[in-house]
This record gives sequence, structure tokens and C-alpha cells, in this order.
Amino acid sequence: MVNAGNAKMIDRGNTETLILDAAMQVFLEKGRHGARMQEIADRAGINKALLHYYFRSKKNLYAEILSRVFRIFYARITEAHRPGLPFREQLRLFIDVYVDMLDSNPRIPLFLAREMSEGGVIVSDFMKRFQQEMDPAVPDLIVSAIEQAASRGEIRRVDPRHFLMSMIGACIFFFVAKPLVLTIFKDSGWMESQAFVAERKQAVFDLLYNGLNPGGISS
Amino acid sequence: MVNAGNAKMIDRGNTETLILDAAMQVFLEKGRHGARMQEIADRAGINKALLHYYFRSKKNLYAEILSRVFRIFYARITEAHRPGLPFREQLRLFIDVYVDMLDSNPRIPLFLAREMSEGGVIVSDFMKRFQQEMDPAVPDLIVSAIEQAASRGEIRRVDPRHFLMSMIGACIFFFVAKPLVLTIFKDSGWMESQAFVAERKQAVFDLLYNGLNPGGISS
DNA sequence: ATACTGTTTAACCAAATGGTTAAACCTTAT
DNA sequence: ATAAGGTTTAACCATTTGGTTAAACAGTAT
Repeated sequence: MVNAGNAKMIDRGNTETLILDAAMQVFLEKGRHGARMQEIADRAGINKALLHYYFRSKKNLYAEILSRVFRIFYARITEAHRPGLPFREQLRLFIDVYVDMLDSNPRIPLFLAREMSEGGVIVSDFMKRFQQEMDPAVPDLIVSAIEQAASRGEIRRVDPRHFLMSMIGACIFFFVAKPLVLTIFKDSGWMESQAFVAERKQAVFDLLYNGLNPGGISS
Repeated sequence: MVNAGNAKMIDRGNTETLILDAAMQVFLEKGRHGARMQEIADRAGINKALLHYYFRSKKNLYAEILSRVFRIFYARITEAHRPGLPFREQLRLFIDVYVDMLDSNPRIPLFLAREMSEGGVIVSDFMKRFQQEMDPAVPDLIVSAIEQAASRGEIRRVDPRHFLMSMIGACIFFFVAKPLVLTIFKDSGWMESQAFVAERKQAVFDLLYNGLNPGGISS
């Protein structure tokens, strides 16, 4: 048998992936504490003991998922950076990619937020590692893009860190607080449409880019 | 004994308050699932059975706390609205009050976010009730303040809902993602100072108010 | 065939946890 | 004094949950 040798490996890989996929679903939905090992096993269609066979403990499995989520997150943001673009386009691209990611993975920010509320040590560790490994790290890229644009006079001079926080916050909020927002604005459907997401992107871009306009300001 | 009659009541009130205070602490720290009834009892310095005596179940106690937190939240935001102020000052006041609240109760947004991630039905219900009871509701006040400012020509015309979401997001993000932000910007202390909070307020205000400048914009 | 290896399963376990109960306790009213 | 009321406690219970184990089940090499 030519491929008999790796049938086992394929299967091993399969089981492991099955577990990871199921675990990701459940952890994203229920969080670290709310998640149940049994539910993960059920959703993966395997025996619960296998969870401990492949990943020693719940804590371990959780860390694995956290890492996975974080990698997805980081990878998408990395895509959003194309050096050399005028800042205006750079900003538009970033908002576009970022909001799209949030739109298709609305649970991720909430998941990370929960982790934050538990102290955020693990996520912070990942971030530290990523910042060292990836060179240069994404945040630094964005920061320097802002600084350069300011030097060129394309935008006014601002603290890039503050701008970054405001931008990310503006992008994220709607997706994190969706149920509340829908209630506040008595929305019935429109805000859940794809068109609304596009509108949201435009609104954030307009506000932020205008907010960086060299004219104006006299606080 | 002059005040013997209400000694019981005082005590009753005390116990109930003790429980609520302890429960708030624990629920804010650990979330609905992470919180343990025993820990709440311990922190209140009373017997666990009393929790069930005063509030039937954990679910019940949680709902009580959720309502409490939400009321604090809503009350503070209400304060931040003084009709008649020029929009510029209105905006500054709002950011000031809002950020201060986040700074002194950093766990609240995280707590509500967790609730959101669990579906957010309960919070949405509170919001609905508040919107009906309070007249006019705070969000509506802000929305109309924006619209009037636009009519006066003080700011450009924007969708108030989008602006509100961007503003709140920009205010909240730092406090929710603090551990991560500190890591990203390799901060050592500065961002945890009171001076930084003031700086943050200013940065958000500048960006947003400038973003509403009638000139500029040509997306 | 058989022994060996890694994989999968059902049954099981100890600890934790939300919740209950019956008795003790304290204050007030009679 | 004593009965009555709400309040507080220690002990207890049923269930859930993460985790373990020993046996069954493949494939593979000898």
C-alpha cells in the first residue's frame, strides 16, 4: 500500500483539526469558563477523552485556540498594510480590511475582550512575541506611516498611538456592541445588511481622515 | 429602646447591600460564569445560604448586578448632557465625563461586552426599558444635538448614529484593551498615569471635532 | 499469525458548585 | 416569660465538570 503509511497521520491530523475547529467554535461562543469539554467533543464528533489525549488539559486547549485566533487576527491586519501608498489610501485600505474581518468574525473581538477582562496576560504575551518575530511589527508600520504622512504635510501632526487607538475603537465598537446598538437606534434589519457595513466603513473613514486635516483645529 | 425597632431593618439593609457590593465586585472581575457564589459570600463576610435567601438564584443575583451596573452607566451618561451648550463644548463635556467614568470603572465596559457576547438580550432589554421610561432618552438627545449643530452650520452634516458609534468606540477602546495596548506601545507607566487620561481625552476630542469640520472632506 | 504501536472508547472518579434544609438565633410583641 | 417573626448558620445533596483509566481497536512490521 503506497499511502497506507500516512493514513494514520492523515487521521491524526484530521482528529486534531476536528478538535481545534470545534474548540474554536465553542470557546468563541461561550468563553474560557462557559465552554464545556463535553460540548467540544460532541461538536467534533469524537470521544471526550481524545481532547485530553491530544491536548493535555482544558487550559492547554484554550491557549491553543487563543493563539489560533490571535494569529488570524494578526495575519489579516498585516495584509492591510501596503507601504508606499498615499496615507489616504492606506487608511481606507486599513479600515476596509479591518471592518471586513470584524464583519466575518464578529466573535473575535468579544473573545479577546473577555480574555482582556481576565487580565490579558496571555494575549499580551502573544503580542510581545509577534512584535519580536515579525519584523517590522504591524503597529510600528502603521505608526511610521502616520509620522511620514505628517512630515509630507498630507495630514496634521498627531500622536500616532492616540490615532491608532481611536481608529481601532471606531472600527470595532459597532460589532462588539451590536445588540445594544440595534436597540438604541430601534433598527430593524438595515444595520445587519451588507450595505450598512459599507456605509460604516465610509463614515469612519470620512470622520478620521477629515479629523487629520491639516487645516482647522484650535482646541 | 428608641431605635430598636429598625435595628433589624438596618441589618437587613446592610446584609443585602453587603451581598450586592460583593457580588458586583466578583461578577465584574470574573463574569457571569467565572463568578462563584462561595466567593461572593466570603467577600461579603456572610453565609452562602444568605445569597439564596435574599436573591433566589445565581441568575437572579446576576440580573440584579447587571441592572445596577447598567444604571450607573446610564446615570453618568445622562449627566454628560447639558442642552443649550455649543456643540463643541457639548462634545468636550461628553468625552470628559465618559472617559472619566471608564477610567474609574474600567471593568464596566468589559463586563457589558461579556454580556454582549452571551447574546446581550438582558442588556438590550434594560436599554429598551430605559429608553421608554426616561424621556427623552439620552441617545436621542445626543442625536438631535448633532443634527442641530449641523443645521447651525457648526459642523458638517453626518449621520449622527455613525458619529455616536465612532465616538464611543474611540473613548472606550483604550480602557478595554489596556493590557494589549500597553504591550504594543511598550509603555512603562506613562499610559497608566492620570495625565495620560487627560491627554487621551484631548486627542479624541481633537480628532472628532476636527473630523466634523465643515470644510475639507472629498472622499 | 503475532507482537507492537498509536488511536479511540466507555466507564469511572474526585472535586467543585449551585442550591436546600433544619435547626439555632435574635429582636419584638403579647 | 414566651410565642412569633424574620434572619443566620452548618451540614448536606444532586449535578456538573475536568480529568483518568483500562480495555478494545486498528494498522504495521516481523
